[in-house]
Amino acid sequence: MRIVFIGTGEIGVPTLRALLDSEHEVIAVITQPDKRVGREQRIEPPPIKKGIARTRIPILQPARIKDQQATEEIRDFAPDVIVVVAYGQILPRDVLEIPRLACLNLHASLLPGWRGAAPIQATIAAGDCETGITVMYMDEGLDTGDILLQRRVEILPNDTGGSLHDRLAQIAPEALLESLRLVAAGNAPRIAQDNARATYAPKLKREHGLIDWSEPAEAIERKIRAYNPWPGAFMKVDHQNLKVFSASVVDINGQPGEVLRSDKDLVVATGKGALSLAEVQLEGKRRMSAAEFLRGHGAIMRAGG
RNA sequence: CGCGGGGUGGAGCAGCCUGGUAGCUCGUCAGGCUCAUAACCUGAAGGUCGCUGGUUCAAAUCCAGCCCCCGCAA
Repeated sequence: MRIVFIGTGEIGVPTLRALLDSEHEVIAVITQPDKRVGREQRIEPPPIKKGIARTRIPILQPARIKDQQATEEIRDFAPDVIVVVAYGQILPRDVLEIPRLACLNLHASLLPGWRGAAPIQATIAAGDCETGITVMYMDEGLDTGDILLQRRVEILPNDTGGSLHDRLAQIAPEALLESLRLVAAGNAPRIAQDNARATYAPKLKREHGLIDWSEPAEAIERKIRAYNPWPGAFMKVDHQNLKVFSASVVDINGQPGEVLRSDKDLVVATGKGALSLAEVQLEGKRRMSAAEFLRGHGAIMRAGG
């Protein structure tokens, strides 16, 4: 089939590669414009663009896909199917109606759970046992379209946002290729979402990573994993940010936020139980174990944050 | 030229402002104590103080340039 791929983020790269290797024809790729990235503010193409760097597939990077020009260019490709993965812009109705067969979206959750921009972090932070990839027929709502199929993955006790992201990215290609088979055969399921069971995972900002020590230790530990590597969980120490990459729950109690131990382990009290921090990173410093950190910074921990 | 922190024995840090014997915690090695130890005591090894140049009688420390690491903001 003739496919227009619309996507930006890393999570869509394996799926795009799988399409390139499949019997389908990727006739165009739409992605976000190159942006200034990182400390050096260098202009970098999005991951999806890098993924097709050695092909001759036409690529469009409209600032706003809602613009009439972008819509008409996509229409000119006359796709059978449009596939959208982590694009980052809302598609207008005019685009949704372009493909002959279907406009499909891959979403990294088991809808109707965790609609929105950060489903992977949300599902770990919530303590879910499983998540997955949902392939749905796009409509104008936010991840509200009818479901075509889902693929499930187990969430492991030590999963981070990063590890789960990678696992979901790996199963996405099969989910999409199977969906395309069903669409091509004309017998693809279409199941409406149960809106009453919908939950939302809003777009995360850096400040959401600030640890609230009044929460239970289990919840904070899950959040630390969920937010690793992005946006990162952190606490304030001596007016500086201390990122926390991993921690484990300890059965000690104290005033939330109080540093209970700072000799060999770094243990902080929470609203229920305590957390022993494992990997941390102070502003301007490298990432290191709590033991290493304490050798040089034990004093400021004892003085209190 | 977006803002800022940092590069000091193997690890993490102090010392820099107010130039002039290399310090702390830990690790390593040797010895001791102990039934024993990741605990404790004693001792030892190990450093071109990121690189280059400048100022000075003298630079980790002051000045200039460069390399590398990192936080914020995007």
